[in-house]
Amino acid sequence: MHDLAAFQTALLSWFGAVSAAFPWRESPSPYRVWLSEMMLQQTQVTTVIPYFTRFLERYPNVQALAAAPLDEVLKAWEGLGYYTRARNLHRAAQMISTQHGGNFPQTVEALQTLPGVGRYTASAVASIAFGMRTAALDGNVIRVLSRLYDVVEDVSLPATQKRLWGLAEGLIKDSTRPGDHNQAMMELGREVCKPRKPDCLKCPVQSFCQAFQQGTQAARPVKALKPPTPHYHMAAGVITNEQGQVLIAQRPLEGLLGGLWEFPAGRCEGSEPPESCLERTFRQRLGIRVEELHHLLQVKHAFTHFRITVQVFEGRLAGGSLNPQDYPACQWVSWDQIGRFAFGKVDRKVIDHWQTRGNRLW
DNA sequence: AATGCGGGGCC
DNA sequence: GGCCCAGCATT
Repeated sequence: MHDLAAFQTALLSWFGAVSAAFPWRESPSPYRVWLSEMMLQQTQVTTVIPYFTRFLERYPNVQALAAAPLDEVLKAWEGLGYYTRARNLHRAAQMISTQHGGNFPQTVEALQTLPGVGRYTASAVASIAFGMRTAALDGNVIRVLSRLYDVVEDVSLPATQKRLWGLAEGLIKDSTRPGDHNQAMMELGREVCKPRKPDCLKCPVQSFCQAFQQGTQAARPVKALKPPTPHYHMAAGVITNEQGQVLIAQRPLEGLLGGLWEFPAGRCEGSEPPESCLERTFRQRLGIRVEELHHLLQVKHAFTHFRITVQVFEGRLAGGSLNPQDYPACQWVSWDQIGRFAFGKVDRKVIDHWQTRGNRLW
């Protein structure tokens, strides 16, 4: 950077003019900044805002969050995705309450000892809440830097990441407003230096941008191609017992949708028909037989690494004794109690469909 | 160094 | 349908 002070001035004056009023920017206490940063990991601002507001009403401080049952925190997180974040959030709140006397760790290194807090989140909290001069490198900033310095290397490579962290630290050097600097860099990436069709003509730091000078901005950042995502077929069952209760099961605490509840489901093997898949799933994983299966609806859903089409059936308990194998827990619940459990997107669609349509069985 | 982990918005 | 997103933890 040939004139660092001029770059910082241009960036901050632009930020001062356009910065939006996000809820976490009002009285940025460590708790509020940390909570917002945890939610904002891999998640867009507009998605986070309603969750952040609700969370803050329910858990106004770190002690309130630490004292809450995990199931309740997961329910508040329902729909936000990457549910390990919610578990880490809860664990970190308990660590802060019991081990740190209710105060947040005060350095980047100490912040990183909290579960779910890596280098980015630690630096964001330290700079925004504590005014410390430390760079925050996220997906937006990576894109901005890859254009500012016309980085030709694949930005997903560890060596390139290391270089990008160094470039980010270089830009924040001697800054008097590091929190605003980091937020300005991210906002620039979100609003101007966008993934597709960057608005270089309204960019406050256009004159500093090597990619703009070379005309290569559309080709930055350079990323490796991802392998195609597989498509799986599944079957899920809404099974009712004699009391009109429905069977739900809790997914393993580790892994995909960890700790969330679902209508028991299994993957169809080969060209296995969904009804057979469902009978097999309930027999093998829950120890029960099901009967009178009727197709209810089809749900499609895309995860990061694969996509699924789920055939959802309703049916009745026919016999056997409930004995969950892969599921840590399962339970018969009445429909008016089902809202207390946290589900993933697919099962929320099933519940919505069932409740709009009405229950045919009774 | 590579992989797994959600869901929404955009094109 | 693919890409992207205020990344982190695990192996």
